[in-house]
Amino acid sequence: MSASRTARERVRAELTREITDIARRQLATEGAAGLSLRAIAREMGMVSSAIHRYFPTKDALLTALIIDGYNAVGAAAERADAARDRADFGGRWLAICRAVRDWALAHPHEYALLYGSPVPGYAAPPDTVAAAIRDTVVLGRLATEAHEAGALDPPDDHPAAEAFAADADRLREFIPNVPDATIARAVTAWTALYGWISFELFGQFNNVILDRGPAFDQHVHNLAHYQGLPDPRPGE
Amino acid sequence: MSASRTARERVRAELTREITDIARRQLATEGAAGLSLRAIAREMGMVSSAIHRYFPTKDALLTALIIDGYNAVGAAAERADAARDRADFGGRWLAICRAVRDWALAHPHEYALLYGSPVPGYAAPPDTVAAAIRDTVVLGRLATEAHEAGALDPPDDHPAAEAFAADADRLREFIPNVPDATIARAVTAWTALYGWISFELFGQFNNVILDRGPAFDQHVHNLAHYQGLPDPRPGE
DNA sequence: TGTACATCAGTGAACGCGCGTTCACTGATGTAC
DNA sequence: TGTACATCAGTGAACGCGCGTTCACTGATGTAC
Repeated sequence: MSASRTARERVRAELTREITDIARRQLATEGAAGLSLRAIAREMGMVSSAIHRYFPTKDALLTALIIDGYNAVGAAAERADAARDRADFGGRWLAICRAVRDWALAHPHEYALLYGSPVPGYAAPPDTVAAAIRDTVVLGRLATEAHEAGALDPPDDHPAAEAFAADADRLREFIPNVPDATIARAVTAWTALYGWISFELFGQFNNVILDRGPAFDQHVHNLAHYQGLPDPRPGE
Repeated sequence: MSASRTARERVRAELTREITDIARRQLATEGAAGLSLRAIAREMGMVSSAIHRYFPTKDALLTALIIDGYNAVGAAAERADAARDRADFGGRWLAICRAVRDWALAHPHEYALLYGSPVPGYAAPPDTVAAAIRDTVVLGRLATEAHEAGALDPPDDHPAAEAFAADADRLREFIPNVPDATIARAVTAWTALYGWISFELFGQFNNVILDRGPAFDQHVHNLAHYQGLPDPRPGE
């Protein structure tokens, strides 16, 4: 019967979820290298080999965590973007950046898993890609919409180098309908956003930048101005 | 006798060096988590406990590697800077950025050790700090000198937020004699530089940005324009 | 509605591995007189 | 220059730990007729 069938499946889904939850908690205290299937089994009151019924291998569990993580940042970025007026391009940029940073601060080890040093010996399978680009898609769409609305007015209108044209074409998948220079600026802002967050989380700001929230806002405003985004509407 | 005394000491220094060399090579293949004192001893033909005569603990070895790493990037940045005409501020910026990236590409796992996810359970002792800031000092000095020479002409002259003032004061240790807005721009460029390199090394550019050298130059030029640095002199 | 069979979850033991660190020791190298 | 002593490097055995994965198994849950 399909009702009872889903009963078993529901338990399975629940336990699978419990495993990833515990794994995430382990990640938070031990880091990716300290992730241990045996420890998870122990915490669940299971024998260690039972985990393999749910994740055939440790890498499979890692992959699930990575996909979940990318989806979580992506969803946070999407929500932040959606909460702003479509035409408030500066406000959307600010909101997205803050959402990504807030998520990272709340889940530092998951962030490290996604954007930090690769886990040695682990190769991300191709099915992580769709999740991995969600946040980037949000940023790209913002740039395109701002450009199409004529709201992008960069103070520096240097054209992009010809050598960048091929990559610009590839990037146009995410940022359609804009000139190369706009793409170049977006990439610079994109790497700068994550560069900041990584520095903040990985300890490079220790004893140097202490008032992190305001400093981050300053950084994000800098990047907004650089891209030619308008100031956020009042009520930000 | 001091001559024979140095004989023993010379051997000791040599073996210490050999240990860190092997450790660096291990780092390159296994990553920081795979660093193993026993494996190092094995490769040296020593019994595993002998390593502890040179590094009392694994963390001590890690610390040595980290300090060496920071010094290596720092020295590369210093050399690149020194090779340019003092007044060629744009050229110096480009050269420093390229030197840091080149070093990172040549030593990806060491870069990850310095700028990637922190090694879980390891806390960097304070004696790493002096080495850690060498590259930053080079960048800060460039900004100050460019400003003092009147060569900084940023297209966007938005002032920095007041909330950034306290951190700007702290940062003035590295970038003296410049207004807050210049410091803010320098910090944005600084994080953007390393953000790019981390993205490139940690796999975020896979299938997206392929022609990395030109794209990086574009990024660095963007950041130069943003900061108001002049174009590099011909013969770059 | 009841029975025969198939699927699946979890067990427990085992394999084979590697790790950092301690400790008492031997023997060589360096030092002081 | 030679001897007595102190320092130091390296040995080998051991402690105690944790890990991922395989495998034959039991017993419960679900399915088909």
